[in-house]
Amino acid sequence: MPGKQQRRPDDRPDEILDAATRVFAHMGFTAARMDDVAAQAGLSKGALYLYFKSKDALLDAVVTRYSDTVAAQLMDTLVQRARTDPVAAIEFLLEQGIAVATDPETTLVPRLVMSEAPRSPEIAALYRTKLLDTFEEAMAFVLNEGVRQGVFRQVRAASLMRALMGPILSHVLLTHVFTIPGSAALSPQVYLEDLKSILLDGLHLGEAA
Amino acid sequence: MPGKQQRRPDDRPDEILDAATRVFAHMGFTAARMDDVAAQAGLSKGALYLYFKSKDALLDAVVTRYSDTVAAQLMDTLVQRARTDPVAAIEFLLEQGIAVATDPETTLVPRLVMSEAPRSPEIAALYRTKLLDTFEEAMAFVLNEGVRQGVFRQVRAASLMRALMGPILSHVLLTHVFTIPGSAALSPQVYLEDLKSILLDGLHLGEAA
DNA sequence: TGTAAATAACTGACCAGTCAGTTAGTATAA
DNA sequence: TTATACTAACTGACTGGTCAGTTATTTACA
Repeated sequence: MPGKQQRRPDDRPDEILDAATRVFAHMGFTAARMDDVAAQAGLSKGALYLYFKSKDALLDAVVTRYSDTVAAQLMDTLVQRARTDPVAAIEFLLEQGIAVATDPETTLVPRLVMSEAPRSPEIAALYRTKLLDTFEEAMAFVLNEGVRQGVFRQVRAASLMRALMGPILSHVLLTHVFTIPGSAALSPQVYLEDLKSILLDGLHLGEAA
Repeated sequence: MPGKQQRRPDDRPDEILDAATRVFAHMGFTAARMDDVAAQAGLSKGALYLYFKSKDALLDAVVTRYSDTVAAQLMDTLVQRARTDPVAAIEFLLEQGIAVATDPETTLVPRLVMSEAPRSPEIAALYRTKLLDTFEEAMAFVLNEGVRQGVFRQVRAASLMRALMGPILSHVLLTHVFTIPGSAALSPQVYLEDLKSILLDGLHLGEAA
């Protein structure tokens, strides 16, 4: 019944991390069993311990792989755009964030981290230093460019980060966690439009287009 | 060593819920033991089962008590304010949200729900229907008043809810979950000021004060 | 004294981590 | 080429400990 066993030591670590990401995010780290991860990865439980020395180490590796990848990718493009057009950089960030929110798979790790961080200072610190701090730096850069080029008002980077991340975070939560099966979801296009308008021009009735 | 045992059946349920809230939020629902909850409530484990029929039922009760209380309280004041001054209602909401974010105890249940909802559709639905839906209704009311009185532009209530809740949510997370012990926190006053300015007047350099 | 409230010892299911044994793949040599 | 010896990947049964829920017993108080 189980496919013939194979020996593919090079592919295993990533496959195990993929499996662990799904299983941990789905069932929660504590409730997830190593047998579940093994089954998902098409491996026996014992083999898991050839590649990762404990369940905790596996969680660590999942978060590290994700954080490093995303931090490198997203931040590069963000800084690059900000140099020529800070407004476009902000809009790009919102577009990406909302696009990502549409795909459940992509939000697996952030949701897992939000679940586990409260009881694991180690995971919280990992995510903070590897991803959030980098993100705040990038926001500071975009903001400074905008102010320098005369298109943004002066606010603190930490505030801007929260004001931008937050609405995307709440959208992810309402879309993937607090969804009621029957209810109509807020369309990404519509939300993006509203969000750009609120964040860039404000809620006040003004003279902007 | 243990204080003399007492029989106070009227006070127990609330005391147990208080204890469970703290313990669940701190350790996570799955990892928390019923013995921990009992100890925190100053009771034996067996006694817990006189008041709640299972661990799940206890979690349910924790979330229900919180949601009902907050939904009733906050929404009343919000709707009342919006009638006379919609801008003040929004500012009040942000002030309250940020004030609450300062006190770890008050954010215990929302953080617990965020942790458990991904793996418990039941809890997610409870929180959604008892609290989030009510909140969205209140936002729709505030918004309509603002538009009617000519102080707000027209956006969707669902979008506004996400744009307001989100920045508070991210502030709570960065303050209580992803804090690095040594690092300087963003002061509530400063953040509130920035946030009002971004959400009401927009990030764009405009003609507003 | 009677009974509801509370306790603490107990049970059974569950699971992380281990390890003795099995199998796939590779090197050696006839 | 094919038999033989060897190594490293992999398996799954097992163990020690944990914990939700139960129950026999004790305690508080009307």
